[in-house]
Amino acid sequence: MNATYKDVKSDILSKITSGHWQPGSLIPNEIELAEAYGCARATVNRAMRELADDGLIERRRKAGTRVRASPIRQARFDIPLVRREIEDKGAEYRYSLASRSIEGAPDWLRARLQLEAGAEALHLVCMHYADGDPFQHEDRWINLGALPQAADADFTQTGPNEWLVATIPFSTAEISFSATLADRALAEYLACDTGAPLFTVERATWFEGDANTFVRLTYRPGHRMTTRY
Amino acid sequence: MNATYKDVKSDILSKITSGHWQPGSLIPNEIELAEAYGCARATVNRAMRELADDGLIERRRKAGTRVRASPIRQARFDIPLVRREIEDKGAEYRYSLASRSIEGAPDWLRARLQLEAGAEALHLVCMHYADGDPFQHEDRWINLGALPQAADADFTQTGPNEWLVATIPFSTAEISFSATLADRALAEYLACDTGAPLFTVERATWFEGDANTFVRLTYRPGHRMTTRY
DNA sequence: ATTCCGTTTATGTCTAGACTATATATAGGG
DNA sequence: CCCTATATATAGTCTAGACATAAACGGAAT
Repeated sequence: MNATYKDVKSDILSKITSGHWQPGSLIPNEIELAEAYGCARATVNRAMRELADDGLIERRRKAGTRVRASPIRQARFDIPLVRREIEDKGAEYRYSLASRSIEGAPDWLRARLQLEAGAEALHLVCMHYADGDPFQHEDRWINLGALPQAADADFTQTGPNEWLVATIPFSTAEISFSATLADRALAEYLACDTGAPLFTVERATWFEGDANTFVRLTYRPGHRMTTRY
Repeated sequence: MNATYKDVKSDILSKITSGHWQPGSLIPNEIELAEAYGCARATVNRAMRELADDGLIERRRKAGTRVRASPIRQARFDIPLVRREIEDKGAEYRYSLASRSIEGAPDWLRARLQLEAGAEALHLVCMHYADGDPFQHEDRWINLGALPQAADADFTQTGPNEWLVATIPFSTAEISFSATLADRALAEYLACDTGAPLFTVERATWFEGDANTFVRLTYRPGHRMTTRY
């Protein structure tokens, strides 16, 4: 009696995982469950809403709530700043700026960020080290049309990511993971063989409709991105 | 007046993104906001709770609510069944089983899944095609200690993933992304050059404490996993 | 100063009840 | 038989008020 929403949630969850409520089947409505658990309907509602957010059940007005036939498996990854990623491993973080230039945005970048012809961008190449060993190579483009003050920022001591986080409070982003091959330049930066397979994260971010940056982060060989759910 | 929780949420969000409420700063408490928006405290609470879940604000009893100094950037990926992934692209899905055998679990697998010495596993190698072209290579191990009925299942027509989803209602999982090199065998399966960089997803799943399967999914060259947030 | 303990305050949760929105089912009309 | 209104079941949300809980604060005893 007097169950909390967490009680209700975990009880429903166990009914699903144990197979007591089969995938695809309809589960009792909120009023019945509230009576069964001896709590208010709002409490059951919160429990079920969270289960729906987690992808375990599917809810539709009038149609009721069903156990998902194939639960949506979704993984959540935290994308930390490299500095934190390295320091959380207990390693010492070091940063260095390899090159800096202002260029007209190349075609592929203009396409990717929907920039106008003739847009100027600040192009930075940086390295992040863990205990002195190469950890991540950063190839960054900052749209000077949206962020002209980037041209005056000093990126020799701290990375552009930290500057951006401090400058832009929040933004929407598109992120994508892939595998690339180490070319001569990358191999040298990351102290690995040419031809090594490298894990790559690309991220483009927008702030209030304007693209402000695109970055390609390439990790040292063997890097894994892991999560549990 | 009479704002909904979505109104409140988006208004708070815009105050943050516009920089009106600076990162690290304290924002008004629920009672004040409820008065300001002309709604109940529970409504403000829900809006703020969701923003906290999204990693934008940080809440502590008594201390109040602050805009996160560096918003936790988290990406959410849906991990669909390959069949859906392919069909959602509008391509025709085809499956084939390349090999099937029952083996003692090798050491690396025992370590990864915490299996006892002498554990037996069903080892399957499968291919998934999109419009006839190789799309994904699947190297799967099923723990026969936990799932003995897998030995009798027919995997010639449908993939083990679909069988597992139907057999095990829900499970916890560890998932990890990395980049690997195509060896001779993989190159042949995926019709690519040896030495090509390939995007790889590994997933181990447990059901009620027992490991039940480990799978390595290797995508055709050039594959990207993308999301927005 | 340092430790401990009560007070205060903001968030966290619950309740009973009401109203809304939406998808389904059903009955009626062409 | 099909299309369209209408009824109805269910989830979605809001409210006012209450109590619970964690954490910060301040003062008292050490």
